[in-house]
Formats: sequence, C-alpha cells, structure tokens
Amino acid sequence: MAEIISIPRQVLHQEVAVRLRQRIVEGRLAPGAKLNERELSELLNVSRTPLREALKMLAAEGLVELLPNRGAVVAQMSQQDVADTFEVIAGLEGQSGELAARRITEAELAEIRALHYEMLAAHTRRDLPTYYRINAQIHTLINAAARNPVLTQTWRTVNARLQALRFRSNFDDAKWKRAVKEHDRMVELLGEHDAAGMRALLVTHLEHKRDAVLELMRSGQLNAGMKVGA
Amino acid sequence: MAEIISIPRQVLHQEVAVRLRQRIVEGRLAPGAKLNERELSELLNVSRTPLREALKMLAAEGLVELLPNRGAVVAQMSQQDVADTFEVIAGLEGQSGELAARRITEAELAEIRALHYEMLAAHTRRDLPTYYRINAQIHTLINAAARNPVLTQTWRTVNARLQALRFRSNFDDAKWKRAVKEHDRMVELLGEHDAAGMRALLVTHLEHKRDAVLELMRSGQLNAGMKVGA
DNA sequence: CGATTCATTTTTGCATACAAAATTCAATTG
DNA sequence: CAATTGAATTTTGTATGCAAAAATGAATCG
Repeated sequence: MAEIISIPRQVLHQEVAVRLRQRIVEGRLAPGAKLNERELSELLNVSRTPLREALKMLAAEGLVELLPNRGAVVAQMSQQDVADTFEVIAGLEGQSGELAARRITEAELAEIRALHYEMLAAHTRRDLPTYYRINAQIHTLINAAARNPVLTQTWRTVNARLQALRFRSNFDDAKWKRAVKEHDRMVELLGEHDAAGMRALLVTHLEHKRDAVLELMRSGQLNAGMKVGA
Repeated sequence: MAEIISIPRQVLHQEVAVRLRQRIVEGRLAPGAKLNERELSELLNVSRTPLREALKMLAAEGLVELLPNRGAVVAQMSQQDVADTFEVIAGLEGQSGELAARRITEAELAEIRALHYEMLAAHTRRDLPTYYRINAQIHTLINAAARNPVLTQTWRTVNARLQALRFRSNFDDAKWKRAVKEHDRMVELLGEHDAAGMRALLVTHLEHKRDAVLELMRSGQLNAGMKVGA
C-alpha cells in the first residue's frame, strides 16, 4: 500500500516548543522575560495545555526557569553561569574536535574548507552577522563529523543556553583576528587528522570566546541575560 | 514576620517527574515499558495533566521517548547508543577529574579516601550492591569537587540514561579488580592534584566500564534496554 | 506622604471534558 | 485456518473549567 503523504503535522506541544525555543535563542524572548501563559497561548493560537507542556520541556533543557505558582521566565545567567557553561562547552567541543579529527571524511573536510573561506570573506568585509552564521555552521559540522548523536544532542542543548545571550555585536578587533587564526589552524589540524591537536585548539578557542563574552558582560554591553544578585 | 515553615510541597508535575525518574533509573520501569497515562495517573494519584507535563520533562532529559499519538515509553538504547553515551560520559568525567584535581579541598579528598576504603571492603566481601553504591558516591563527589554546576547537571542527565540500564550483576572478576586499581590511582592523583593524569585515568576508566557493559549486552545478560532493530 | 491592609483581579496549577487517533477483537472472506 | 475488515473500545491530544495562589490597586492608617 502506498504511504499516505500526510503533512507531518507535529503534535502541538512539540510545535510550540520549537517555536518558543527559536524565539528564545533568537532573542525575541529576552532572558528574564516573563512567559505569560494566556498571552503566549493567544500568540501561538493554542490552548494552555500544550503550551505548558512545551514550557516544561524547555525548562528541562535549561532555557526556561519555572517559578512555582509564579510561572515561567526565560532563563537568566550570571557571569559565573556563563563561565561554567563555557567550561562545559569547551570540553564538549574539545571532544567533538578530537573525534572529528579521527572520523571526518574528505567530503566533510571539503565542505568545512569551503565554509572557512566564506568566513574569511565575511571577516574581510567586517560582516559580523554573516561571520557568526558561518562560524556556527563550521562548529556544527565539526560536531557532526564526530559521529556521536549523544554528543551532538548534549552539545546542542548546552549551546542553546548561550545562544540565547546573543553576544554578537562589538567584537574586539584583535580578538576577532585571533579567532580567525584559530579557525585556520582547525582546518589544518582536521586535514592532518590530529586528534589531540584539535582537542587542545578547540578548548583554547572556546576559552578565548568565553573571555570575550565575559568581558562584554562586565562592560555592561551584554546585560540582557545578567542576573542582578548573582 | 516569622517565616511560616510550610512543608516545601513541590508542585505536582515536579513531584511526579521525581518519582518517575526514580522508578526508571531504579529499573522498576524497564526500558521499552509503555507508560500508560491512565495507569500511571492512578498509580501516582494525580490527574493526567501534571503526569503529562512530567513525561515531557523526562523526554527532554532523554529518559523517555514520545511516540506521537502513541504515548510514551521508557527510552531504549541500542549497543551503539550505549557506546555513544559512554563516550560522552567519559569526556564529562574526564573533565570532572581534571577540574577536581585542581579544585578539590582537603576535606573533600578525605571523604573520598574514606569512601574508597569502604569500597575496598565491599570489593573484598564481593558485595556488589554496596560496591556499586559507594562507587557511584565517589564519582559524584569527584564531579562535585569540579565546582561546576553546569557540568554536574549535564553529567547527571546523561548518566541517568545509563543508570536506567541497571548493569550491575555478573561483573567479570578481572575487570572488577582492574576497576578497583584504577580507583586506587584516582585517589593518588587527586592527592597530587594531577589534573592531566586524572583526566586520562577517568577517560580510560570509563572506556573500560563501557567495554564491560557492551560485553554484557552482547552476551545477552543485559537485554532490558536493547532495541531490536538498531 | 509613605507604608499597610484588604478586596478585586489576574494568573497559575490541576482536574475534567471532549475529539481524534490508535488499538483491539470478533466476524468475515479467500 | 490465516488474513482482513470494521465496529467497539481504549488511549492520546487538546480545550476548558475551577480552585488556589499571587499580583494589583484603592482605601486607610501612622
């Protein structure tokens, strides 16, 4: 019998989770923002039931914080939280790099090289949005080349919390140049299948990114997600 | 005004999530088991609404799988899933060990040493349940000594999926002895604050554990969580 | 005029109701 | 007798209803 090509209409709570997740990581729902159930259910045109189920999932992912009897807010991060999160991401990306160096195919390597050149173009043009987009793609491809779905899932979840901070503007020029150099080296090391080298480089790369973001936070240019007390 | 000492009655969906999580990691809800909403809500004495919210959280944690229009089942893992998960855990514990070696206090070290001796006693008595319990405590303390709540949270979540497999019986004797020796070395390296050594040792330790578990799975002694197709 | 009290309104948490999809199982067919 | 069909039943998915907690804000008090 022929498969009925039904439009793969997700169940509603999944759909809602996807849309809320998107709004959070895109910054359209800023850290600390109160998530009013009535408002959101009207906005998304669903009842409160699937909305609440979606909020529970996002809470389990750490994107949303549940305040008992007081509803949900977009998760906030203190500077310490950001530092801790980068420490974990550094480990996960270090492992991605190590495994990717061992397992990457020529086709994947070629695609990363191509994206790398596009990224160099964006850097030359000082086109920060494009740079960030391609940069994220490269890191995603490295992670994919590690061929470990559990690692990918874990990395994605932890990463989403940082993406919600939207740290992209006012990148220091010297730091930007250094990041690009580190990416140059990544392509080299991947080509040489140097697993240990990739791990070390990615850990360093992420530490530098952490430092840049913390600097932004301290200078107040990235207060969106900052908790007051902590 | 005096604080009213209210029993910190969790919200119901949290309570339900805790109890279900417990049942899953304790094996009272085996991998693959169908989670009938009516049955569970009667068992836990709550309506389907908080139950479903709890199931969504457990799904986000990877303990439960949601089948659209067909309900939820306790997550199953193929041998590949188990291998992938151990690979991630090895990375997370390696990082825990590295950070713990740098950050551990004398008091924490003393507690780990004490537990280590208790574990040796359990090993000598061939008391596997006690051995496993203390072993888990030691790993938890090492993770705590890393002083990174995000790392702890991530490790806990990924670990829970493995705990659900309940691989504890029929431990090979040579492998058991090797695991104990590795734990001896852990205590030494922690005392010497040897970060790199701890990372390497814990990665190896987890690789050995992975091999032991995969062997159990292949020999069919651990089929509870095995997916048929994958 | 600032702080406080308390009734009103809003919002959250849970239960229930209802519709749609999946499952079951007995009757039927080849 | 295995396979198939389809009505009956069960189960899931979503909406709604209701109670309890929190937020609001106007009246009152110091």
